[in-house]
Amino acid sequence: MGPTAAGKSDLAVDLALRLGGECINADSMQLYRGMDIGTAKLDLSERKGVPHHLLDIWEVSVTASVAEYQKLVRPLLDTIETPILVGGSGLYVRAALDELEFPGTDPEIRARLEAELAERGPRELYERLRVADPVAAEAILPSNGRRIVRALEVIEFSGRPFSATMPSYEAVYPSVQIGLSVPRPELDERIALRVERMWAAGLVEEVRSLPGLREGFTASRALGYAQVLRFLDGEWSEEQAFEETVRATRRFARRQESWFRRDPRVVWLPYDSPDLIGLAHEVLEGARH
RNA sequence: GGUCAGGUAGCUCAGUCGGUACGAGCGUCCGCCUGAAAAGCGGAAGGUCGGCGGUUCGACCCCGCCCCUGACCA
Repeated sequence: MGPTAAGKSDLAVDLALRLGGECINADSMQLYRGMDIGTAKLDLSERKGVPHHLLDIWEVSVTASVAEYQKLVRPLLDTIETPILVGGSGLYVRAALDELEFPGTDPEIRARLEAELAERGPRELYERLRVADPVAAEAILPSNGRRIVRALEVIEFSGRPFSATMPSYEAVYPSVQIGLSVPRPELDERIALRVERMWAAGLVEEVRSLPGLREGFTASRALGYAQVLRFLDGEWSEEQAFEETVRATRRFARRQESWFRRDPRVVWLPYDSPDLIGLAHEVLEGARH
């Protein structure tokens, strides 16, 4: 794990080769078929023959879902001899490895609450949450419409309170977690370079030729894709879309860092260690004893 | 050389017809995160208001000189 552009995918492949393992994607956007350039998905040659799972399994038009992802990863973790989970979606990683139960969903209730949120704003819904579930309300900020809606949804169809705080780190699957760390200035530079390469590789074309992307609730908001769509709609210049993508990606990387930083289990390795695989291997060996 | 506009937070700019800078967006730093998580939300740190002098009880806002930037004129 680690921020974007740290080199996670490559290290995973190298480790898989070393250990005879298989890679499992834990990156929410790489699950989408057709989103290749903008998600920096490894192409076949870069995978060096290592089997990769959970790539290209969702249509761009479908809404992503952690709970769905959890149902898909767990069987893989159960059956693959040496699974190597790689990705930057913190919640997905936890959904895969840790004790995390998603209480379900009800599309109708959800739709109704979303509509109310759009119409009247979060404050009113928050007041309702305070009455229905004071504990959850305590943990959710009154301005966070998204979380308020979800909490109310769960409470309404389950009749039970909503767990608004993340549980402590209780692993369902024993694992060794390796994080790649990159000093900020270098990370920012790498991100800019990566976005430049994406543009050069034809990100704009990829977006233009992805039918259904606009309808995709999740996919249309992916980094790079959202910005290119605004360019294609004439709202932004291409230059602007590019700059915004870099900016947004940096912000995202910062969120990733703060998410993974909390997890005391993560062992951090400098992304540019001369013998990164060796170091990672040592961490694994060390964990065995 | 002259005229005009402008010099306020790291950046772009608001603002006070003289009485402690109300600032905003972006950036930076930090935190939260249970079915959109590449999403969503919050907090904090940053300013000798170009320089010097004057007027005034008091100036970032008034006056003078100087410096810098831009446009225009010559």
